[in-house]
Amino acid sequence: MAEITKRSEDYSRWYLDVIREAELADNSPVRGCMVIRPNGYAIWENIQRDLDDRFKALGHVNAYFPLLIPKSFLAKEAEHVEGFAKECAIVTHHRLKQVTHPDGRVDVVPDPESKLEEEYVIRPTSETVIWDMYRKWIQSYRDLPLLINQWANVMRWELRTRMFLRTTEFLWQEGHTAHATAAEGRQETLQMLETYRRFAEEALAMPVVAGTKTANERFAGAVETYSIEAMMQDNKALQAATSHDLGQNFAKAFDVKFQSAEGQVDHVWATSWGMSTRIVGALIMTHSDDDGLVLPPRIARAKAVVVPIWKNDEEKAAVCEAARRLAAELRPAIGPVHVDDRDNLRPGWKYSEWERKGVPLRLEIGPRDVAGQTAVLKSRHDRAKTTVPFAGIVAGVEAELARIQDDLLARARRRLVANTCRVDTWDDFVDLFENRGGGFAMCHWCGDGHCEQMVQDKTKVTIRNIPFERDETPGACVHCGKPSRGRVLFAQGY
RNA sequence: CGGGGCGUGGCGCAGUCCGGUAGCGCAACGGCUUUGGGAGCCGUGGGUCGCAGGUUCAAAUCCUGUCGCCCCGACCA
Repeated sequence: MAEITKRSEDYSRWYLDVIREAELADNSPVRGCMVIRPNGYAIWENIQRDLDDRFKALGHVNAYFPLLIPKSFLAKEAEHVEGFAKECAIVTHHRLKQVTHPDGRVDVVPDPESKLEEEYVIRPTSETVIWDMYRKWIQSYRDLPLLINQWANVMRWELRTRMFLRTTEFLWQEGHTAHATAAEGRQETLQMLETYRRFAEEALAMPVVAGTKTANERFAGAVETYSIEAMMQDNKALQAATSHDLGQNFAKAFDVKFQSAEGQVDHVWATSWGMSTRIVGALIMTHSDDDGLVLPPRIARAKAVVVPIWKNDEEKAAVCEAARRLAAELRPAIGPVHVDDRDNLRPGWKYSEWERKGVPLRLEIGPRDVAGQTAVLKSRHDRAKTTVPFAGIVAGVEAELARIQDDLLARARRRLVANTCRVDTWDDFVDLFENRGGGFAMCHWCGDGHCEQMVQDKTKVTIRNIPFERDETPGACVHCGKPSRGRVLFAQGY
């Protein structure tokens, strides 16, 4: 089997090695697309389940809108079309025709006679179809708020792709809500960002910085965009989720009006918010190490793996029996537990395999353990090894999984804090990103988009967001020196 | 679109400069011994060398063309 490149050698290769070795995904025959393998999809399923519960608890319901969007819809909101036009896939025909080349080769081509009257765009996002439907569904304030989410695939024809982080097709959830007032819309936008923030910390053990995007980085068609930004192990920032206050832009573009209790007619107020399979990439880069994938127990498919150890058939029967009984006892309390009783592999091989694949906890049971009624516990993330008696093992394993979950968050948070600093001069700023490995730089900024763009052109560093919790002591812009009302988060981004 | 790299059994690669019987490791299969941190030995099966032309007695190797993939840039909700 191929080795995993060390993070210190080549971070980007390490990332791809981990994905390959943990069997999370594979390249597809279609350039830019990826196949999500069972191990990778299991992570996404756990993310879906957890997030979906949170959405439902807040009153949202799921629906499904079509993949194909009439081309004309995209044009209805001016900024929106500008943002997405460059990366849309277009469906132009509805039939193939078999042709035989002169050399006898059989091929299929689009049948010219099946050319569509109106071409369709494969959704890069669903605002337009959804708002076209909302026009029909919303009449009065009694229809509001309308709180719909959908789990779907979308397609954006990116030039340069990377597994999970940026693929031509990806999976996500997109929430689309309609409200009677601007304040309600804004409240919803912030509530969903907070939902993402808590999910990231509680389930993914991923600390994030929540804040407002600058005008340059705003979603096409939004009044305000918010994001949570996580720090990867190479000190780059990754936008883990966004939520958008769309104001009345889409309601106006699609003519969605409602009658208030007082009888007035007004356009509704909209929001949208999303988290995508990109988060799986963030998860990999937050916790994993040179030996492979590391996953927080909350999101791992198998919470633990039991490896029985034996020398002969007699011992094999005894340890496998004990292993299965143990797994059966654990499952109701902690969820999926895998028993690896393959007889063609030695224990050492199994250990390294499950370590590569990121199973949080390993239990070893050998003849000595059976004799002493104990099991050896080994945690993936810090290699901590303990011996626990069978009696009370459920509580012991539960406690260890809780410790792992907490430890991963604490570890990631220490890294975030350690690599976040204040930078007040341009020389320092350049030095930080060119010579000292970068990080999150909290700097003063004048608020001018041109100034922001110049920083990006010079250094590839962007303003990730304007943190909600920020130092608002006035100062001077780190780039141009003009007055600033507070610090913003600068970093290199994914 | 620019720069770099790569297409050779299932996977990873050598062989290409300098043309001459397609090899190695892992995996697979069979057998025996093994099993508390990546097992050992013996045996077996499996490859139109990305594709198309050309040069040659002879092409994985040289020439021309072409397709594809990966990485780095440019671009980017």
